[in-house]
Amino acid sequence: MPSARRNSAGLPESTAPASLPVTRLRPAYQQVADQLRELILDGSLAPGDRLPPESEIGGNFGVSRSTVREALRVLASQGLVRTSRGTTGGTFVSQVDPDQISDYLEVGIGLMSGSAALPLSAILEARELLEVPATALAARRREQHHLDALRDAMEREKRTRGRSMKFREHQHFHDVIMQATGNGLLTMMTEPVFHVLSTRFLRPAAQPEFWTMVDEEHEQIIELIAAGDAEGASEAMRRHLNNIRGAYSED
Amino acid sequence: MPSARRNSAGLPESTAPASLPVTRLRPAYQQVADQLRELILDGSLAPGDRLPPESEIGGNFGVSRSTVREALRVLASQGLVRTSRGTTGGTFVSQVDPDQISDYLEVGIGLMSGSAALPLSAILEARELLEVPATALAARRREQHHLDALRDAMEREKRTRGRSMKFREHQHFHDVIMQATGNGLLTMMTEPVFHVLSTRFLRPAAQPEFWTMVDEEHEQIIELIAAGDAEGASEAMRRHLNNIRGAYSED
DNA sequence: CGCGATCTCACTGTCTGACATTTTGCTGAT
DNA sequence: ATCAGCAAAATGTCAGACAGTGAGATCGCG
Repeated sequence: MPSARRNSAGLPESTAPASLPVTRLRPAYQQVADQLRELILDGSLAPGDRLPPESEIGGNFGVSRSTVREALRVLASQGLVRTSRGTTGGTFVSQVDPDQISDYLEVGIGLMSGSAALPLSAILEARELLEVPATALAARRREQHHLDALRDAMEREKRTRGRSMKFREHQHFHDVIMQATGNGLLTMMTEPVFHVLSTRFLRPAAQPEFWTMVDEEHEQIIELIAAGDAEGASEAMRRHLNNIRGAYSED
Repeated sequence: MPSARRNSAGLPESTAPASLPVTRLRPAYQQVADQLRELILDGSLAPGDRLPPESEIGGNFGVSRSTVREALRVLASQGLVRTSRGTTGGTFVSQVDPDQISDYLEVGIGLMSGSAALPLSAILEARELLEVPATALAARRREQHHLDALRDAMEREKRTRGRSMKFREHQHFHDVIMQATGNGLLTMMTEPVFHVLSTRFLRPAAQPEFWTMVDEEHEQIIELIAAGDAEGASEAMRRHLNNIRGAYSED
């Protein structure tokens, strides 16, 4: 018996009441990942901490290095650890990266979008619900560099008029407003929503005058934010979102 | 010929202008994961599709099975594929699971919470911003089973009065309201926010009369939702959130 | 003595080949 | 016909090897 493996560890075989998931045992790499994740979540391992070498982790858990590596890939792709090579390298507990969470959300929303579980209307609704009050916050809290960034975005937006890259600038405009709220959580959740909208649902064949209108409304919103007019800015944003609603379609 | 590996493929060594990320090359498992993800995201692989066996994938990319497996772990932990064993087993493209995205968000928010990047105030702000208008939606769209679930949650909430499990019921109450909005995206984003609030920031030593007040406000909100009074319900929710603000603290 | 070139070492990254385990479908005996 | 048991195909796991990287230690030359 190549004994003392995960099987024998902590499994009251005779008294086990057979848990619901019929799969008797989760794969070893899952269990290792779970335990390491637990250590990170409860603070036993703090960001920046270095984990033991893969071979040593394997020794501790009684599994091979390949298994440990698969577990580490799981944690790494969840943004919990990061690995590097060289003498000073190894596996380190990493700080959570808001952008990574945003990206993950964007992929998830993108894949669900269009299906019955997440129709376009729900996405548009969520966007308005988030972005209108966020604009009010932005008007109250914007710093000078946000205004600069907004006006800069505006400039580039006008220059790319009619070009197909337009949606990039449009996206950037809305991103900066979210950042101006100073609330990282709002930014993290909202950005993916309209990234999905503009990359998957934006109808390309809009008439030129449509984008002219968009530009004008954007300028108006910027001025209201610059003036610190929270009510006016959020109302203008509400109107703007209503006006461009028709530019998005399921196909 | 174990040659013709990723190194020789597509790397104009002499003319290479050294791309910005100083790391010359991403690890092979990353590249494999990226390419497979691309196939899933652009629809070449639809949910339910079965990928070739690991060894075959390895053959296609010119990497070993271990490398493929590490790539698959990455994709699996992002919810893009799922594997099963046995002769009918294999790797399958899976549908995105909103709950999985919620869990991921919760972990991420939980880890960032408290730090300067995400102070408690930002979380409370985001919560109010989301939940107040969501309550209005819930009042307009709630189905009978939502009302049943709310009243049921209410019952259990009263029964657990004073017990430490209280926060579970409290959580459930807010979850059901989100579900009653009928907007899966809102639910997906909002639930993690107050799960983090109640598991990490809820001050345990609140006086009994505090929870009595909470119960009364919950009942009031339920009745307004049942009556379809969107304005009243969202206003009541706003007051409620303001009242319980003090129950959350950084420590 | 100063300082760049090189060596060393401790890691992660990758490959190979083997065996274990889990399902399912098939086959053959009753 | 029914059911036990075997074969097959896939993932899960292991062990050992070697390649590649990066930073500090060491050496060599001016």
